[in-house]
Amino acid sequence: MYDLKYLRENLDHIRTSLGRRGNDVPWTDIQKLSEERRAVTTQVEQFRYELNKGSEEVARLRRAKEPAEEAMVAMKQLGDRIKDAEGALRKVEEALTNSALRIPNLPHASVPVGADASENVEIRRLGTVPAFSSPPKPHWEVGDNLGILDFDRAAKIAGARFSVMTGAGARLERALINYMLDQHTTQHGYREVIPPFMVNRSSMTGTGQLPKFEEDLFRMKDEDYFLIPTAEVPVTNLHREEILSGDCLPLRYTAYTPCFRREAGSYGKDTRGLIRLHQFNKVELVAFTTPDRSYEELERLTGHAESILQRLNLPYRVITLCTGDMGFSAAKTYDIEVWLPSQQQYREISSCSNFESFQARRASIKYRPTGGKKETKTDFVHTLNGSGLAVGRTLVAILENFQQPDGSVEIPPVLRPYMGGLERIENE
RNA sequence: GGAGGGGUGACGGAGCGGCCGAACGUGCCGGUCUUGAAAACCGGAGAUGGGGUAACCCAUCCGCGAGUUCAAAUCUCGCCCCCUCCGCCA
Repeated sequence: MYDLKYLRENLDHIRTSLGRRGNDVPWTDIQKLSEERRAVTTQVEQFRYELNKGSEEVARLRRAKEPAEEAMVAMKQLGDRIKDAEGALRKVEEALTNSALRIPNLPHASVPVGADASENVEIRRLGTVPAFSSPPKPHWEVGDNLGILDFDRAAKIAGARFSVMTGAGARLERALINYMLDQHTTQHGYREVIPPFMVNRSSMTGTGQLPKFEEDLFRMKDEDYFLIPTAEVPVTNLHREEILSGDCLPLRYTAYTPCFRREAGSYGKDTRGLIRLHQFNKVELVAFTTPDRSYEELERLTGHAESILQRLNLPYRVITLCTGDMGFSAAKTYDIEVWLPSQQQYREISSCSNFESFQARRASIKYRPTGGKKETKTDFVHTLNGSGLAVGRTLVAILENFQQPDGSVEIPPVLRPYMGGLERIENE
């Protein structure tokens, strides 16, 4: 979200730049409320000024043992007017903030303009798509045949869009988590975090899930807690309402967490298998940088996510999301898509975004530049994050790409140390 | 869950209802001194919002929110968080 002042002064510019992205923003209300806020603020401050002066006068009179009743009565009346004006100001600010929080981020100039996913732009394609002599099976069949995935029992104990992994399947999931975390912490310079898997309303607002997307979240019944839809939320909010020292930037964190999503609008999509679940595991990468280095950081971070796929020998491509397909909070997003042989298409396995100062403004995450003498003024950091990677979907890609004619699945060499040396998963 | 204690600036820690954005110490920045550094001494420094081309002016901020009062860091109430003890518990 924008500073209310910046918003007032640049409303037309913001509106024009957002184009279609700003369609459901109540622009007229915002304009009216912005002006109103300024007027009422000035009024309140004028009153307070008079009150302060009057109170000082009362103090002076009393010290001088002079009668102060008249001044006190006048100040009493002024106090009532202030109360009214402040009440009006609070209402205006509340309404304005609520609307302003629903304005999406401005896309970066390098983002291709487009209406929907069909206008995303592929920028590179790596790895070799495997050839199969007979049609490759979908991962749920591969997993079922091996006895490592059990969707029937998942449905029994929880419901649709849940999974149960057992035996070598569970171990493979765990191996992936550990492998990813180890890579990011020892090779890419991230600090590992285990955050809460539930967060409060302020955190959800800080990263942009609220107020607009409450229906996508699982919420506790008796407490105002939400299950995290991604580790981005707790990890970015680590530094909410903080002023970071410029020389500690960039800060890079990685976190494994389960993720919980309602998937409210996706009935009928990806109903089988592990692709779209209410609960899935993900290893996340989060970075805080200075504004001048955030796009450099986006490339870096995307590269870190890609490196996992490269080491697993999984074929993938990277696309730039066009303006119409980007999320609410992002300024620029790269999606990494892995090849799924059973679907004969690339599917998202990671989404890496630069949010610029969008989240930092909402969550008030600033830094104080260091180096120059006078550069003590604070500025908002830029925040970034990306999946590194979605664990369940990585497991899907392994089951599908490395399935063998005999029904077994070959384990990528880098994971074998994490699997007790196991080279392939066979029916037990 | 029960009983008690506490939340003040980067940190530690004061603060009779008025002259308190807040003593003092540490840390930080600049300067003097020094070949350099340390020490010592001098000086400076917060955030948010409103106005102004600017210098600058104004308002707000002592966990959060209400209230009492001409006036609240200071009094009252509610909430949140932290600590100690008891209970329960992985």
